[in-house]
Amino acid sequence: MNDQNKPPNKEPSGPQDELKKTDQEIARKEKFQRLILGGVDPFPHKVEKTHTASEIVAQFPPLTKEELEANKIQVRVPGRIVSVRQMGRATFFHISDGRAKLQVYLREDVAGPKAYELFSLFDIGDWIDVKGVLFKTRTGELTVLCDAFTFLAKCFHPLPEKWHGLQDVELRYRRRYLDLIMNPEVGEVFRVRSAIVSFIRRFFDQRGYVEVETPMMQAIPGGALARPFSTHHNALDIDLYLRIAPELYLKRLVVGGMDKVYEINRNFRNEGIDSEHNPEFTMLEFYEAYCDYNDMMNLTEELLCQLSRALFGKEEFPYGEQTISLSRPFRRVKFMEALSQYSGLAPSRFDDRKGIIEFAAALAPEKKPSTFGKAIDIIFDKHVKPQIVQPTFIINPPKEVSPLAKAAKDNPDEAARFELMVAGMEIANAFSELTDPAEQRKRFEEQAEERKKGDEESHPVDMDYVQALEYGLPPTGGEGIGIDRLAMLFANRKSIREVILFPLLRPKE
RNA sequence: GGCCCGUUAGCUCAAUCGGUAGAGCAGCGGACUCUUAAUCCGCAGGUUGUAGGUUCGAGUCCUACACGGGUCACCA
Repeated sequence: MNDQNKPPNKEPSGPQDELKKTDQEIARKEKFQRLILGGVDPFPHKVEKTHTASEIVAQFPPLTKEELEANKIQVRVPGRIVSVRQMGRATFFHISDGRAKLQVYLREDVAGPKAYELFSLFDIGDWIDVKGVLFKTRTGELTVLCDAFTFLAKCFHPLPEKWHGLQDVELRYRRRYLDLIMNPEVGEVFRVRSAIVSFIRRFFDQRGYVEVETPMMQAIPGGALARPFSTHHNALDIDLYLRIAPELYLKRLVVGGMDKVYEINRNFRNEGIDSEHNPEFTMLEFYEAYCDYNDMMNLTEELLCQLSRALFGKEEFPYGEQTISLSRPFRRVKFMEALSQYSGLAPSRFDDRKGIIEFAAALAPEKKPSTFGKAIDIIFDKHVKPQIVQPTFIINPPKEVSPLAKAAKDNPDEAARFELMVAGMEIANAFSELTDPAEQRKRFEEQAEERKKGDEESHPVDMDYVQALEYGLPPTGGEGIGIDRLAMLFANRKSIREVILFPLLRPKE
């Protein structure tokens, strides 16, 4: 920020909204002012630390009491004060760096009466930089015997209760920083998420894939069937859409000869919000030339199996009440077989298209299924999806709901496509990419017909993409994997909001 | 968007049939130099989400609204 953009000078040193302050907030502000009067720098620039709390907790506990006494290990460690136990002229407190807690022992006769008095101006929640020697208490807890400390930052609000933490889910999402301070397992979830993403990058990088970034703002929002967010570019005076998928751009790159590409980035879909859907979500998409969807299945198994090993050291892990096993090979079952198996409808009944539409209409009358494709989607969602716990490739769904996929080799009505279901969630979706420009154009036109009939989620016509195909897309396998759902799976969370740091909420007040 | 549930002190939760809104933690004052949910004594802290209504009297019953959660619809 340059100086001209700065807001007019306000008092920088305190919480906003003076009127609403509680007695505790007033007390904290007063202590802060007394610290400043005592010559303390209220906003220091830098900490010359020797360790973080996590590093100390990871490194030194194996040393015995005697070894610690002999070695006199000097440390200087910053952290947030998370608990205080004061006993006259001595005080124990814990500091935290967000991951690990470290105990500090402050004695008046060690730190000096002046410093000891100064510490009474610190509150739970304040940041402090502690200097001292490591030792072990009578109960064996590794502790810093503090001889000096520095003020780092004031916490002007009282923290939530130490024993129960912060429970209110709304507050947890709106003030995720409080959630992270109070609930250490939350930080762990996002470390798992980060580990997943970096593992995926390594996995594809090692296989010669190139990570690319394609437009988030698109004139034609293609690559999936969903309603987009729209926006406007002023200088060009054009309407644009936030992308619902990167697919068509990634395949343009394969046309250009980038034969292995992947992208991990945000997609935006203007749809409902629930425990599996956030309007912005993160998608991995990857495309490999000369491959078909069978190769993608093998690659997916390898990725997930290795990912499980990297995270847990094994191929099994808990999800809710279940134990998920990612051992290869995953079950593969044809869409129509899964449909009749789980719905209890005999395979022959699916020859009666009208009858199936009526069956689906009875299952979900609000949806008013008009086509066979929509009808079997309903039956799939109601009967099949919730029952699949262990990883299962649902292969060769009907072609009509797959406008960007090749037809299956042995059946022109089926798509060369699979969806990977785990724990009732759709984790991945892949197909042998449609490479025939004339066929692609025809499929777009069919979708355009659907749109005219009022289907807002039909695929828009993208003639520029057809033109790209006319330059020749080699046989290509492509896949999308929902990163948020993967994170839910591996972090054992039932809501997508638990794996998105700042899920979309309605603004308050 | 429909339906169900929730919203009480900074936080976590109580409050019986509609009858003076309580506790623990956190805070403030005091005691205490190995505590760890420290302990002990005392004190303070509330427009019960918002706006109406019923009633002698509403945290409690009714209506509307706000926000959140669940579920259904839509979707990945």
